[in-house]
Parts: sequence; structure tokens; C-alpha cells
Amino acid sequence: MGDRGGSGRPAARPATIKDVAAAAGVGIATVSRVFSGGSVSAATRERVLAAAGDLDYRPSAVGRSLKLQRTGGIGLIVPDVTDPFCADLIAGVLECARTFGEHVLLDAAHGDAGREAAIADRMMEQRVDGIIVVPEGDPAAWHSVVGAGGWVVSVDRVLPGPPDVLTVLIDDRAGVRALVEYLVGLGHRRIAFLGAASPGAPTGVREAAFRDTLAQLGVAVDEDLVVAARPERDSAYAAAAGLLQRRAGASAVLAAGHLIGEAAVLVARELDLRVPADVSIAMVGDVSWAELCDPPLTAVARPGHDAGYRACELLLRDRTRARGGPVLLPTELVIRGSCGPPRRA
Amino acid sequence: MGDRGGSGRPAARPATIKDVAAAAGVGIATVSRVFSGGSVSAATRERVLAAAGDLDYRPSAVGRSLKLQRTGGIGLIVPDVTDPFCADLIAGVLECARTFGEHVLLDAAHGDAGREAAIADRMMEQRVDGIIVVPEGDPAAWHSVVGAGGWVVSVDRVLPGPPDVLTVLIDDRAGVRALVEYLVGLGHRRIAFLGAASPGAPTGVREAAFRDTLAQLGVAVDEDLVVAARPERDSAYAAAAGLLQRRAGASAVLAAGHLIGEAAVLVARELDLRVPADVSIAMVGDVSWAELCDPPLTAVARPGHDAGYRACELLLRDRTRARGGPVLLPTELVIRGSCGPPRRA
DNA sequence: GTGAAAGCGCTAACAT
DNA sequence: ATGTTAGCGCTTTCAC
Repeated sequence: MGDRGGSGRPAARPATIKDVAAAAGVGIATVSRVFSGGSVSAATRERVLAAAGDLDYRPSAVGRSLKLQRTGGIGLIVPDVTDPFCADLIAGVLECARTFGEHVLLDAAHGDAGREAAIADRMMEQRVDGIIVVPEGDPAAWHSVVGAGGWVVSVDRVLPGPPDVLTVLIDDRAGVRALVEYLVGLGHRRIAFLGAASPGAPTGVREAAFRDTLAQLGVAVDEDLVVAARPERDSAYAAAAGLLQRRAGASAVLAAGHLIGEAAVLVARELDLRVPADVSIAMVGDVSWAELCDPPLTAVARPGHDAGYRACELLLRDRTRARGGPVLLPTELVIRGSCGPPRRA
Repeated sequence: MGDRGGSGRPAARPATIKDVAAAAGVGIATVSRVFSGGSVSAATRERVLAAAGDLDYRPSAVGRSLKLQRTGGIGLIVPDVTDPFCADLIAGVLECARTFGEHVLLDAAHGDAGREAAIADRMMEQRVDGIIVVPEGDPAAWHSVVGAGGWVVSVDRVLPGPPDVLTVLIDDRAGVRALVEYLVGLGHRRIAFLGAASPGAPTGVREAAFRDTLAQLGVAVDEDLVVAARPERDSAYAAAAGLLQRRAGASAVLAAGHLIGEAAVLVARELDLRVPADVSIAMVGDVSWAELCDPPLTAVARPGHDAGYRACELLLRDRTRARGGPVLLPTELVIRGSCGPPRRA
């Protein structure tokens, strides 16, 4: 029965276990038992519950955490919550955390190493049970978190250094390979690589996979066709425009991330290039608009939700096991209409 | 100097204020002062800091929260983190929370009233300083949270009942009105309304605004052209297909949300309707793909980031003020290429 | 400037 | 089955 005055509220500070005990005429231990599942006689339990109801009592997780030395919270740090991959990741973590009865502290580092470290610090002070992170900052900072007794799982990035950090990876190597093979199979020999990507997308392994696969297939890489951009919209756009404008003779473009893929699509349209007649376009990261643009974009789907789920599982269930290298999650090549045979020269 | 054994770690439990005090040869009060900014002689501070560094000491937020009766955390509950509007909202809350030095507990309710209430409960037990929510569940549950002494701000929904919940709204009414006026100005008289929407998009006020504006403009509403779908992809698709297939003679389609807008675009393409030659399409919610599809979609942009930021500000700064009705945020009509004059019959 | 001690809300060991 | 008590890590009076 909260007293809700007219304006400026009473801010009645919440009832404590003591209040309930007094109201029910029992000891505080009994109240505790009622709420944490000890054995209490039915009659007493009834009285306690009634009193608790009257007082609007909610056990304080703060008190409990202090006693138990464990908060039941996990930290999640992503580069950018509005990135579709990150959003999927978050959803996965949330879903898994729920099954373990844990809650999630979220923050975004936006590629700022200092901020990332500060967030981690704060989460450690909050005594989270572990941290899941898509790290973009200083690897040393993360090893030191582990050194301080923390548990961390790195998603979509491998942290150089001692293998004290659990890791969940997405098999971009295989994804890019499949895509390149598909393109080459279509007849393409001059394939451009637009590097750099969305947050959550280290371009290094993708470029390496691009080069390796081409080499394996006996196709030469034209360095003029390998371009890099920073993971911002305008940089991506500039890079794509630079490549497509000079018409270096690419018959296909592989965009290493959805941001740069978006740029490629936009630039192609602006240049009145028909897709895939004039140029084929494909990208890594199967975001929702891939199906919406015209023609729909062929893309390598990356399982962000699974990655988040597995990372959380790793943290909460498989800690001891975890020795045994990174978890590697498969990608899927989603073929749509944006790639076709190259135009006959 | 954390002892990192070979496998299965020591799990050295973190140093406490006592450990530091002992190591530095001072009282715990002094250590506390060093870390919470009390007055301490430079020499002592030095010693304490050194000891703390050795022990890898981090003040426990749990201990502090218990003492201070305030955790510095705020709860955020959205329908679905992967929805672009929700993602923007989250980003806004995160940004504002940072400036106040607060952290954020996130969870998703997925339209499940029971889950929403359970999440709120848990957050209250965590003793968050307040909760920001895009409520889809039982309004009574939220009023009772307030009754229990909690602070809640509702975003993008108005909760019926006593005005004890702070509110941040987006002016969809004006947004839809602008869009309808634009369409009518183009010459359209038979405008279809595809209702239901993404999470974070109550369709009611949009439909009302649609009808009102049309009435004001002296244009009759054909009930056959007003269709509703549930906020899932297939339901949206079915609704759009139903409408467009029977060719009820709509010259323009107003999709009330991005999910149903997506469906409209897809269906139009499938039916080989040219946009905007055969049919104009516009939607509420300016998601990133609007610019990517062909032609780019005219849309009403909804300021999710701002909404989140303002909600957080309201919670953290303006509590007392807050009397004075909901905060209302403006939308913006973003005109692209998907709408044109109706085809001459 | 610094230390001793109380107490925040809770759980668990121990006593009854 | 239930009550008493200690103590989790911290801040903050109150003495000195």
C-alpha cells in the first residue's frame, strides 16, 4: 500500500527483511528461508508472504550479492549496438543469460580503446560474473582483466597473447572462400576486394582468405583492385567510389562488410552500373536490406545470434572445459541475384 | 601479481579494502577516502595507491551500493534489440547514461507481458535507480512498479492510468499527417494504410492520424484499403500481398512500420509493380535500407536515439520537473524516390 | 589527517 | 522448524 502523495513523492525507501520479519512476527532467517527456498512450515510461510505482500517487499539483490559474493550479472561490451551484427549478438547473449537466470550489463565502446578499458573496469567493480566482448581496444587490457580474476570471452576477434581468454569466432575464412569460389565459378577473373567493414568485422582474415582462395584457384590478384576503408559510412563510400569510378576493370566486387557493401550498391547505382550485368556485387554480412535492394544481394551470413548465445554458454557453463581452442561458428553463403557471369570483354 | 596456474584457475578472490589497509598499514577508512575522494595526506595516499596496485584492488560496487543505498544502474527494457528503432533507443540511453556515470541493465521482453513484468521485478530487486521501458505488457504492472517506489519512464507508448509514469513520445501523429498531406499533394486519392508495425510502433495513433488527415483534406477513406497485420514478418507479408494482389485500386501505400514497409516493397516487386509509376510506397520508420532499395523509399524518420537520450535524462535529472506531460519528439519526413503522382486512370 | 566502529540487507552456520 | 549471530565490503560519523 504505497503512499502516493500528490506531487514530489515520498520515495518510501523499500522494505527490508527486518521489516518483514517484524511484521510477520518471525526472525529474519525465516524470511530469508521463505524467499531463498529453505524449509519453512506452511503456516509461517503464509504469514511471511502476507507481510511481505503488505510491505511490497522485494529481497535486495545488493544485500544478497554481497553475502554470496556473486552478482548473477554478466557484462557485454560491443562496438556499436546499432550495428546489425552486434544487435544479433546482444539478442543471443540475452537469450542465453535468461536461461541461466543472469542479467546483462550492456555498454558500447565505439572503437575507443580507452573507453573499452574503462567500461571493463567498471564492470569488474560491479563484480559481474564474466564479460563478453567484441574487443577493439588493447589486448593487454583484457589479459589483465583475466589476471585480476575475471572471466572474459572474446567474440569475433582473437586476442593475441596468452590463451587465457575464451574465444568464439565466426568462420569468415570459409565464408569468403565459398564466396570467391562462387564468383570464380561464375567466370570472374578480375575480382575487387573492398576491405574494412562494420564493427564486428576484422578485415584481415577476410582479405587473407580472399587472396589465398584466388591463389589456390590460380587467379591473379590485381593490387589495384584491393582497397581498404575505415569502418565509417563516408570512408566506405569514398573507397567504393574510388574503385568503381576508375573502372579498373573489375567484373565483380567483394565487399568485406555490410557498410562497405552498402556503399558499393549506392555507388554502382549512381554510376548507372547494372547489377549484375555490368558488375557483380556480393558482401560479407547478411543484413536485412540485402534482400530488399534490387537486385537482392548475395551475401555471406554470419551467425551473430549464435555467437552471442555460445559466448554466454561458454562463460556460464563451460568454463572448465573451454580448454580446446576457440569455438568456430560456420557461415552460410546466401545466393541471391546480384552476381552473374562477367560481361564478355 | 595474480597467480596464474597451469589449468583450472586459482580464482583468487578479489582484494578487499581490508587487505589494502593492512598492506598499506593504515585504517580502512583511509583507503576508502583515497578511493572516494576524501582528504588524505599525499604521502599516505601514495602508500595506499601502491598497496592497491600490488593487490589489484578494485573497490566493490556491491559493498558501496549497499552502504549508499543506490546502485548507479538503470534498467532498460525493449521489445526487441534487433529492431532498428530499439537499437537506436538503446544507443541513446547508453550515451546519456555514460554522461551521468550510470550503467545500464538491458533486457528484451519480446511482446510477452509476463516476461516484461518478470524483468521489471528482477530489475527492481537489483535496485536500479530507475527503469526505461517500451512497454507492451500490462500497464497495471508498471503503475505498481511506481507504487513500489520505482521510477519509470515509458518510451513510445502512453500507459493508460494515473500519470505516475514519465513519458517520452514521438510525434507520429504529425509524421503521418505530413506524409498523407504529401501524398495527397501529389494527387493521390486512393491511399492504402498498412497497419501494425515494428516493435516500438503502436499502430493506433498512426491509423487515427491517417484517417483524420484524409478527412481534413476532404478525401474519403476506403475501408478496403485499410489493412492490419501483426508485427511479424510473415503476417506483414500476407497483409501486403493481400492488399496489393487484389488491386483494390490503391495508387499509394502508406506502411505504418518498417516491417510492413519491407513487405510492401517485396510484394510490389514480386507483382512487377513499378514504384512509383504503378504505385507509390512510403513508410513510417526511416531504417537504413530505405535508402538502399530501388527506388529509395520515402519515409518518416523517428528519432530513436533522441528518445533514448531524453528518457534517460528525464530519469536521471528531471525527476522533479517532469510534471508537465509527456516529452514529445518531432519526426521528419524524408522524401526520396518512391512516391510520385498517381497514374492517370 | 587518521582510526575505530556501526550499519547498509542479506545468508548460513549454529543453537535451540 | 525457527531464532541468533556473524560477516560479506563498503562509507561515514565520531574521537583523537
